[in-house]
Amino acid sequence: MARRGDHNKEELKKLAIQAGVEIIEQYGYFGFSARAVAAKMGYTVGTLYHVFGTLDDFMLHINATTLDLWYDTLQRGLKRHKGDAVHYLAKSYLQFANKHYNRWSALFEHRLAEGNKIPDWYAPKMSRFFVLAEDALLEHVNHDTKKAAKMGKVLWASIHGVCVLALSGKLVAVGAESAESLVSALVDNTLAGLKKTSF
Amino acid sequence: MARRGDHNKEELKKLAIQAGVEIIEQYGYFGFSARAVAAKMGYTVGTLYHVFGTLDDFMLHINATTLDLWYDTLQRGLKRHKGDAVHYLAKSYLQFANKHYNRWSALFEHRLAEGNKIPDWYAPKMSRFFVLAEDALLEHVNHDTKKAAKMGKVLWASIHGVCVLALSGKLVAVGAESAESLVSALVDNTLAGLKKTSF
DNA sequence: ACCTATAATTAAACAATGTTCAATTATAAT
DNA sequence: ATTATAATTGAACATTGTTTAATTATAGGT
Repeated sequence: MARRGDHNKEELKKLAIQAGVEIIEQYGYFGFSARAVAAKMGYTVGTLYHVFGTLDDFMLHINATTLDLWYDTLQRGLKRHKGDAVHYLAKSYLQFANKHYNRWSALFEHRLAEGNKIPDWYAPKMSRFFVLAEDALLEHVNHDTKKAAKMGKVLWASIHGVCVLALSGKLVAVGAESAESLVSALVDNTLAGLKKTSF
Repeated sequence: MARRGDHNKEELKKLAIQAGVEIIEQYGYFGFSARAVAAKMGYTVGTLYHVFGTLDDFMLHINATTLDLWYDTLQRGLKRHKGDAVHYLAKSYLQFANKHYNRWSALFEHRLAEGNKIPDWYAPKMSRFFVLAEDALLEHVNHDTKKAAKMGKVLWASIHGVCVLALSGKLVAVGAESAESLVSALVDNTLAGLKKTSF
């Protein structure tokens, strides 16, 4: 029962998400709009609303693919990597943010419309990143899982804060420090602190 | 040459900024719009554009008053405070973000329209916060100003990252940690790291 | 093969946004 | 009093997210 027999609802979702991702890759979050995506996929905005209930829901699905790509990249890299996992994690954060800058910043530039809440299926897609940080920290805190849990959140949030401010030019413009050197200093000092207080 | 003899351009600016601040305090950044502010001050959106060139410029002036209030609060507090300045700075960040949550989050929810750049007069209103962190760190790095400059940025950005994620519920929802305990852990470990590597 | 029910798809409309600008109106200077 | 000047308005414009009635193609039954 599908007109133009082209795509069923599931294919349409994928098609829309793909179109949305490409628009954001090309023009950044600024270029994103219901009509822009609809035009790119050869449909009308009505179809978009037929498939996704709201534009926020649609955008969350787009961001979810970015989070998945990001998470897989981090996890795969961590597996094959020799050396300290924390340093690698931090470097890898920055690397991804640089390589996929438009997609990465869309994760944070998108704001839910008033009253809308982050849905249950989306929340764990963000929170699993903390777990990566926790695991990477384990050997630095004598496998104290309680401490790793807390410091994992602190570490990830700190890396996030440095990257957000640095990549938006609010940190680097001031002095001569590069984002890399700031992230590196953050990790070095965090691990030094853990070594000091753990033994 | 002012109709209604009520306000000259400078008074009008103050009036508009005050109205904008009140709207953001009441309804958050969601409630902010040119027409909403104009209505509150008893004028029309045309007047708003006559006084400020663009809505971004207007919003930056609103955020500037928040930054000024914030900076003064921090500085005044630091002066009268006995004890470690770094701990106080971090606690004070969180305190301000909680007390003036709507104004604080408007600082980061507002995005410049495409092509618009942060003006020269606004940039230092943000960067001076790093200097506060630098100064607070000085005694922890044997007055190594180079190191203080770098770690000051790292520290401030880290506090920012933790607060942003924690206050938006992306950190605290996961575990049972409060924002306070996370910020506290961040500061403790940062200082421990500095102590370890500085001596 | 035709009819019909069903569901996808469209096109047009809506309200709200930022922004512009010609028209209006009050004041200052002459 | 007249006129020039500048503030203020109100209406318009384009663009947004969103809704919905109308259209259109297909599936299933006869």
